[in-house]
Amino acid sequence: MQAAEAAGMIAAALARRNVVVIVATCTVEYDGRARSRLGEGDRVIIVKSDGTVLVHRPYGSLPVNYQPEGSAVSVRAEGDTLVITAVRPRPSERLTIRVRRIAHLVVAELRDDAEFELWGSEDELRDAIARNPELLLGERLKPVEVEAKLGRVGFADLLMVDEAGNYVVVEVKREEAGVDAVFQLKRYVGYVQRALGGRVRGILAAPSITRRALALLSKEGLEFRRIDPKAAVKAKSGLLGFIGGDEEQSGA
Amino acid sequence: MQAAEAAGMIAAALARRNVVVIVATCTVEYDGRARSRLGEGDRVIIVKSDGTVLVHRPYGSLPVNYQPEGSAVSVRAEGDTLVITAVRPRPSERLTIRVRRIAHLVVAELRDDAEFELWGSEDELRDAIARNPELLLGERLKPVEVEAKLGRVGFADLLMVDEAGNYVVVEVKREEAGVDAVFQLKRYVGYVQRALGGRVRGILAAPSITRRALALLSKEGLEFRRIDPKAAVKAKSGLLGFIGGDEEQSGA
DNA sequence: GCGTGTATATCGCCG
DNA sequence: CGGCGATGTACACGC
Repeated sequence: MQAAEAAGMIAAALARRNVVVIVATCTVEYDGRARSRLGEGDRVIIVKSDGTVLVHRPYGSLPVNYQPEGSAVSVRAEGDTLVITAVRPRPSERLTIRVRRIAHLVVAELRDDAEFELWGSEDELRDAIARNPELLLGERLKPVEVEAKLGRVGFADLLMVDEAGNYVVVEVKREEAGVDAVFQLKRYVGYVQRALGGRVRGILAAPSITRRALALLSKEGLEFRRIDPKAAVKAKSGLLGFIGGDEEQSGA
Repeated sequence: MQAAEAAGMIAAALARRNVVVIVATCTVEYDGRARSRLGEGDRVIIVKSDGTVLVHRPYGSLPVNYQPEGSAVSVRAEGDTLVITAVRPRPSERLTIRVRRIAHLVVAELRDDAEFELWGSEDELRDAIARNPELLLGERLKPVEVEAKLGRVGFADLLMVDEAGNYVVVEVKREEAGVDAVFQLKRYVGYVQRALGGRVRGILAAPSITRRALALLSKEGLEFRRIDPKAAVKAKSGLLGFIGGDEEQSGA
């Protein structure tokens, strides 16, 4: 296929808000936040009508080069070469794809209004703990605030009060907690101590914790509570079940 | 196209280590670290021979669902439906794509041995500073260690010694530094002070710094040095130029 | 494989 | 739009 003809097809497709998929031999250059150059090779190129451009090599899950949503995409022929450029102003960056040979050119109008549902995020885990601290933390705690702003230090996932009346800062991690999570919790506990006074406890709630993080946690007088994310989701489903939440299949 | 026929083509293509691109109406389910469900809609599906699977909606730069390199991909027909599953053991997770209608099916053998070159990463910036601290930090510093392991606290980008003989911890950010970078630097300086004693300085080297981070930095007695990433890259090119580095075009 | 940190991270939320 | 934290983050490197 002639480069000029391809350029016309692609421009028209994008104008109709269609998606373009190209399998082609190309080179790629990027200049912006950093700078990169990729020599000639065969790749899959996706251009979406929202300005997203992706260049995929035959291996790896991440695109080797890309330009996110909102880029201005233009297509032109330079002799036998098809040149696709995607530019965005802030941050100022430019992606240039030079296509020598097109193996496949697919234009498609995609209709996709389906909702994407995700369970098991950190937000869900946090809310589940707030609703049922006894089940998930093994202790009767009274929620004071979710995403409590702690001055310039940051946000505590949960601020609660224990049965003795002490403030308890809870830092939730959806996956294994590392040293960073401990430092984060330490900062928050320190802030609450200075701001509200009295004894302040810190709980790190996560499915697991690295050895180093646990050692550091103990040294700092902070506590770890093992959380099962599945249990948390179930706890939520259980609650919602009574007020009309969707029934979840519990299959293996 | 019949689902069974498509399944055969795809399986054969993957066996030949080809890449498969499908534009299709499908539903997607994921179960693993979290759990997700995506109703019926039109998407672009990429299956690479290394086990990478990507599902792209018509908008957005990230795949709505995916499975990274190393997944076991299997394809089968269930009546009129083509079912693609990608499973990996650790972490245990499974992606299931159910294809109702195939608009395009592309199989391609991609040859791509080109090198990907990237300039302006944080590693490059760090090494450039280590090689030329006077030019980039405006001060005569002697490098002691790159990526210096600081016990359980983490790694300092650079550990150096100033002309007065004080240790200097340098934290490098290739973009604007936020409060987190300051806390990180504070931790490192504290550790070096305890471990090696004496006065220990901390320098945050970045193109810019947020207002909050600067306030915190000053309060902690730490220092900020503005770094121009382009200058750092140039410093490197300059050095390499003499020993045979590639000539870079300086076009606008 | 675990632990740690970067990324042209991207994305969403909130002031 | 800046600032900040989460992500099914993925990925590379060191131990």
